[in-house]
Amino acid sequence: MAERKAARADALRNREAVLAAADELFARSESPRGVSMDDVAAAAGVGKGTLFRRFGDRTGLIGAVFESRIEPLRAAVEAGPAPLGPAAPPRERVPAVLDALLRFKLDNRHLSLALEEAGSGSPYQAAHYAWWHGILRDALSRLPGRGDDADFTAHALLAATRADLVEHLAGVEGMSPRGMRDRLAAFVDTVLGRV
Amino acid sequence: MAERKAARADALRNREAVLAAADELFARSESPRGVSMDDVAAAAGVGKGTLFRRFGDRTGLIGAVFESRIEPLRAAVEAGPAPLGPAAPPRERVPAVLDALLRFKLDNRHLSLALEEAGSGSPYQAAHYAWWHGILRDALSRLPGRGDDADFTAHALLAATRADLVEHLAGVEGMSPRGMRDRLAAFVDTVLGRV
DNA sequence: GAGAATGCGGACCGGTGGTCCGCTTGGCTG
DNA sequence: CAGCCAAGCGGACCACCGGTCCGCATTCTC
Repeated sequence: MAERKAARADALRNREAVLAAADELFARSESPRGVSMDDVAAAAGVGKGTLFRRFGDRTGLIGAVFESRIEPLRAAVEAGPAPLGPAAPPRERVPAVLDALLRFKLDNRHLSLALEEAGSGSPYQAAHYAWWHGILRDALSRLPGRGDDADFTAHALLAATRADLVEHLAGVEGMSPRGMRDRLAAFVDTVLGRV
Repeated sequence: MAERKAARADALRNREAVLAAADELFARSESPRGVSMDDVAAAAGVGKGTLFRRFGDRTGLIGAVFESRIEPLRAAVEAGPAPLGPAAPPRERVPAVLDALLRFKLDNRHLSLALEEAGSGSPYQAAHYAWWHGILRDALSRLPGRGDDADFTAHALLAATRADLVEHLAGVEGMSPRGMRDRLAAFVDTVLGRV
């Protein structure tokens, strides 16, 4: 859609300042809950009203920050080359997509955590989730012999990459990123059937 | 451990009243977040101070309610007969335990949801989780050819039964309890290797 | 029945997400 | 450059939450 009006310059500046400040605050903080909207507003040098008018509510802000981070990966999956893109054969694409998603969550642990507990506390309400699930479901349904289960299998595979699980494995259990990626890959192989 | 003193009669009565009130409030409410500690205190006909002295904090209260509900299942898994109990062969016990756990969450959707988002928002901090994970890990490690992956596999299987996923499938996707149990069983079979 | 200890309850507190409205600022117009 | 108007701003303000605290009522003991 075309924009209705030319946006004011300061509005744009503020938007960027808020995104940058929120990104950094979430990255630094131990828990997403330790970052309040007041904190973000203060760090961005902006009033609270501005923040809420721009992003609606806390969930909207987190969603916007997350979106700005994950956009490249999303584009690669949506229209990039194999193995992530749509041209890749499903048996290769599914593990590739899951590994890429896990890598992203490892690189953006706190932000991913924040996103998944935003919005009534359920990741399943984020538009984001439905998109990834759709990608996986479609790929899985193209695999031989698993028509009906594609939907649930996609959910189950995504559940194995949830941000709080990643956080738990990396934190409490001290698992390395490499180790986690290997475990996930092995698990996915088991589910898809080793070849 | 033996109790240090005889508990006062009114204290016991209040404890029961609070557990019953909380159980009902969580069951009724749409989201666990809609139930405040004031609500519970009011519904139980008890002061807020009582509530916090008894249970420490919100997480403690939810944990106590949950524990009182799940205790029978826990006992069955810990010391009951096959297929849930420890005597069952792992290949049968793992699916049986997961199905029982899923059934419990289906029967106690809101309470399970409340528990899993209590305590910093991560289910992995609940003592409860570590226990189930231990059961599954041990059973899996007794299966041939999957030594190292037992830990991660246990996490991944449990992730497929998470309360918010159950809630999403039952609510938004309109999946029936029977359907969900069948899907989970099929998924578990795939992971363990069909026989 | 008296005394001590145990438990009770609700006023109170700091902090949160979210709203509101008087004022500032930026951009168009002549 | 001056003037105008609306888009945008900011922070005081609000309702509510989890959690604390302490004067007071209840229960148990002898």
